[in-house]
Parts: sequence; C-alpha cells; structure tokens
Amino acid sequence: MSKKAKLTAQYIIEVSAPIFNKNGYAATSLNDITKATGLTKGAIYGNFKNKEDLAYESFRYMVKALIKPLSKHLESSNSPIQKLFLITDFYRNYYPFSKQLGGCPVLNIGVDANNSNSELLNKVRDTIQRIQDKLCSIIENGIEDGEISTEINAMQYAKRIDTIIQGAVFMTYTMNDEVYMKDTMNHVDQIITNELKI
Amino acid sequence: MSKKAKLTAQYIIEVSAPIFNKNGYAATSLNDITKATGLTKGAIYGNFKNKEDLAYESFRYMVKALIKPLSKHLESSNSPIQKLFLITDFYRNYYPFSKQLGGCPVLNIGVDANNSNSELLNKVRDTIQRIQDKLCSIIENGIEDGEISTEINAMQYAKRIDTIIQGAVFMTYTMNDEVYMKDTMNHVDQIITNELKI
DNA sequence: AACACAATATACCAATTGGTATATTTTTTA
DNA sequence: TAAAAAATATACCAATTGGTATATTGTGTT
Repeated sequence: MSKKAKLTAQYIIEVSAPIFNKNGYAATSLNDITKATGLTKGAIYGNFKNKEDLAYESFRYMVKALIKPLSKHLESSNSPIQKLFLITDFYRNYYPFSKQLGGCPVLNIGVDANNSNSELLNKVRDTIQRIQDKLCSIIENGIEDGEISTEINAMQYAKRIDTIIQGAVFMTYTMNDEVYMKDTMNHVDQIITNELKI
Repeated sequence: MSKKAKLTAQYIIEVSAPIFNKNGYAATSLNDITKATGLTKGAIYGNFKNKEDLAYESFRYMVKALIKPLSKHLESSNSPIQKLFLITDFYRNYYPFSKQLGGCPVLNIGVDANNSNSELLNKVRDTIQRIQDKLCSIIENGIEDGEISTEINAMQYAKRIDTIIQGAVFMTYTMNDEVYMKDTMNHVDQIITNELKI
C-alpha cells in the first residue's frame, strides 16, 4: 500500500465510521459511502476487502476517537479516586461529544452486531473488556494506595460502574435527554464516595 | 377486517416480531417474513400498510409479551418495597425469558430506530415512559404507606433504577454473560434497602 | 347452492444491493 | 522524464429490495 492509498483508506474510514455508527451495518449501503466520500466503488474495494471489513475498521477508528480523549482526561490526576471522578466527569459531557461521532459505538454496534456472529461483535466485546480492565486497574491501584477499601472486589465494581454508564448512554440517546446522563453520573459518584472511598 | 383476517394479521405479527427484534428493521426483509410465516406478500400487504407498519405492530406485540408477565409477577405482593424486590427478581431471569422473544425490544428497537425519526422511536420512548411511570407510582405508594423515606424523589429513583436495569440488559446481551444481570440486580436491591427503605 | 365480497397468491415492477472485471488515471521508481 | 506499478473510475453483473396490480381462492350470507 502506497502513501497515497494509506491516506485514502484512512479518509474512507473517517467518513464511513459515523455513517455505520448512526445507521448500523445493514442500513448503510455502499452508495451511502461513495456519496459521502465522493469516491467510487473502485476506490472502496481497492482499499477494503468488502463492506464488513470497512465496517470493522470503522468501528476500530471510532473506538480510538472515543478512548483517546478519555485517557487524556484521566491524566489530570494521579489519585485513583480522583481518576474515577474524572471518568464520571468525562461522561457528563459524553452526549454532545459522542453525538458528533454519530453516537456511542459500543452501544450502537454492540446492539447492531449482536445477532450476527461477526468479527465486529468480538471487537465490541474486546473493547468493553478493555474498558473494564482499565477501570479495574484504577480501583486496584486505589486499594494499594490506601484510597479504596480492601474489602472491595475491584473487577465486580469495574463491571458495575461500566454497566451503569452504558445504561445511562442508552437512556440519554433513546430519550434524547441528558438528565439521564447527569443524574446517573451523580449516582456513580455516590458509589465512589460511599462504597469505594475509605 | 373479518375474523379470519384478524387471525392472520395476529399470526404475522407474532412470527415477525422476533425477527424484527433480532435483526432490526433494515436487516429484516419481506422475504424473511414470507419465509417465516409461510405466507406471500399478498397476505402481508393485505393486512399491513407497509413494512414500517408491520414493524410498529410487531414492537407493540413484543412489549405486551414483556410487560404482561412482569405485571403478573408484581401481583404477588401489595407492599411497595416488596414490589420493587419483585422487579429485580423478574429481571434476574430476564435473559432467558427475553431471549425467547428475540431479545429486549426496548434496547434493540430503541437503538435501531434511534436515527430514524420514525413512529417506532416514539413508541419506544412511550414504552420507557410507561415503565418509569409505573416504577414511580410504586415508590410513591411506598412513601404514602410509610415504607419509603419521604426524602426520596420518586421519579428520580424510577429513572435511576430503569437506567441501571437497561444497562444490565445491554451488557448481558452484548457480553453474553448473565453475571452482569445478576450482580446489577443485587446492586439495585442494595439501593432499595439502603436508600429507599426506611 | 349461488352469489358477493373479502383474503390470499401470483406475477410482475423499477430501484437498489454488494461485488467485480476492466479501463483509465495517478503515483512511484528508475 | 519514461516506464512500471499502483490506485481509482467506469461499466457492468446477478440477486434482492419494498411494493403493487391482478388473478385466484376462500368465506360468509341469503
């Protein structure tokens, strides 16, 4: 793949990702993609094996565009407890942020690919696992640092918090009401304060 | 519409509903429906205006099939606090129960219809609203009966609990792991016991 | 049983689907 | 700057899409 081709491939991904994210796999046609990119099928199929391959790469790109700002946001503090509060802080603004990417890829593609047995579903699962592992290690660090109670099952709370956040994402989008996100993040803060924090 | 036609219409709905629920609107073709029902397009379009109309009626049916058993389950007790525990009890078995209907219609159709501006999306929103209203009135009854603290904002907690439950549904399905549902319901029980109950 | 009417099946429609073989253009290398 | 190679555009494919007009079958009424 030449320098040029790499750039076009990247360009196609960046344009296609929000479309797949918004509409789902089946509801996104090659015509949607050629229209949006201004390229032809020749360019698309020259750079991607097929529609599924492009959807897969689009999801990978979307997750990166989501995780990077979150990771950066977490750098503002070294305290595990503060990092947890930074997570709820990040998600308080997640609706407008993710909307500009066509929605939450984990939620949208997770549901969309659920009955497909595709590589896409595996990638979504892998993404969720990574997020929970990251959360888990923050909690574990908090236990080591003496900020978080030793009684706490780190992975259990990582899963819980992630589950609650995803519920808030679903509700916020479906009801088109940010109150769900804001109030749910207040609730997660309560959990951090009352159950995790020593 | 004759007695016969009403039966076929109902039959078409019952067969189509799990298909729409599993695959989503765009990924479900008329061919899928004619194959599954053993009927022809003539029969489908004789009983429904178009594909969207059938999807709409399918969702309505799916919600009924979901809400009725829940309502029945709640009749086991008159105590509002016990009713709340009966809800988490119901959702502890929700994965196998809803799987047989092709998944959770609120989650699946909610995400699927989100960028469609369709009547379907309005119906999903309406369904969520109804569930939360029901939850809210249980909490309000609990406050009146002196089982639940008067400090509690009933609607706020109704939304919170519903949000958490939907998160659990998403996680359970996407990760194909009932642990999410079981642990999340334990967490909701904690909220009921520690925050709502007097 | 015969008629009228409703319900379903058949046969078709244009438009769109994902994908490909080939022609043309652009980029890279020598 | 030519030649080689790679990337993109064009033109096409069979299959499928949602939907409809019409023919056929089934049902209820008298």
